[in-house]
Amino acid sequence: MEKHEDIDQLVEQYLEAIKSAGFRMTTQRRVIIETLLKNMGDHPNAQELLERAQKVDPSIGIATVYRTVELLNNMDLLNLTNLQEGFRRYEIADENLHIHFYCRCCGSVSHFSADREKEKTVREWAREAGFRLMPQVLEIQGVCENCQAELGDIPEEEYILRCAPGCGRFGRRVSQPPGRGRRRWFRNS
Amino acid sequence: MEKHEDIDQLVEQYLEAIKSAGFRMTTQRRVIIETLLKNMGDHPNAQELLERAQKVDPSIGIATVYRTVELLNNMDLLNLTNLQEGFRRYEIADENLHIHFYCRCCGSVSHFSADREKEKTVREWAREAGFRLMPQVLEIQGVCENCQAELGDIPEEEYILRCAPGCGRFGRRVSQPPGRGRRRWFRNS
DNA sequence: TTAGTTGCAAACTCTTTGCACGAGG
DNA sequence: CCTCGTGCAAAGAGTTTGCAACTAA
Repeated sequence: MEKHEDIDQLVEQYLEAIKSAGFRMTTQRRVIIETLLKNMGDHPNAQELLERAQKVDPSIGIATVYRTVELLNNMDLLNLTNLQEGFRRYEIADENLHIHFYCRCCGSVSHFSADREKEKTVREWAREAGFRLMPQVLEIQGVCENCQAELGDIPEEEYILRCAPGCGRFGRRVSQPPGRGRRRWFRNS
Repeated sequence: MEKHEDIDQLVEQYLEAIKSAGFRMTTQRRVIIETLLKNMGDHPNAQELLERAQKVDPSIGIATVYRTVELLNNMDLLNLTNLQEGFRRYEIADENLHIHFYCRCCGSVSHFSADREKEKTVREWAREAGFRLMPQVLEIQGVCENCQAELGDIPEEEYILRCAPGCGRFGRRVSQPPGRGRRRWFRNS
């Protein structure tokens, strides 16, 4: 989280970009951008963004959040994230490439900006395919250190793949693993 | 696309996995898995999966498609893809890591299985963060060769970022770029 | 026999949109 | 002023779920 003056200044920069693209600088856009900047790293979704923005300006509606988020995305000033939760998360795009590690067990997201080397590598892969990279977030899924420790020494072929609560809604409701005692999904060997 | 005998054999393997996990081998699951296997590379969504499966067994309902897809995902036999289209696409997981290149301009997806080297690289990144990778699809977004050619020589700072039709529904409906003649979004410099 | 599965339709959740009003330039 | 932008409420789209009937084991 940055200092307030810095954020205020950044907000104005984003608004300036919006203005110079021919759009209007409105109070709502200012508040939403400010909220986005103050919550970098939190990856809020539309609902959270709304609630936080409403603390500054209670009149803001959800439609405006979606419209602002879309505007920013169109101008490529925003990264969208999708963790298969059934909704999107948003983050101001401040660099060209982000890499997130998403734990399928506990749902935690550790994210750090891609260092030059990683970015270069991915760019090279893209080039091989004739692609030109756009600023974005790369989601890499796995099991985090904590969860690995908690799971203990399990053979690769039976590594636990079940999404535990916290991963979002997908993967937790249909068939439960059969049998009374079992509580986890295992990979077939 | 593989030969029929091979697919039939694969279907049985998947069903066997399901059975050995304690679930039942049903006609519907057989048909859906077969459809998934026959459409590898197409990344069908739930609706498309339903339509194609219904050609074999018209009684199949959309709920069963979703439930089967969730079962397979829970067993980590399926990769989910999210291209910000408003729905998910599915693909049988046959390898540990896939890398897709998604063109933000035309919406095309070129995907090739990660070769050993790429997989190793990503795994190393994960290891640095204490992560253990799970089978998955990595979506890398950019602009494909064709679209780049079409766009011509545009400076990096003004590179076109607008999602053209075909990218899905996000990013195409709210504010249009202002002014009568302009049809594209440009990045602020 | 019996617990897991299915199809249907209703319910849900997130996102988008039509419209009349309001506000930036 | 004249558009563009906003809030509201309704509409849409994809996904999930309750339930009675069905079926694999």
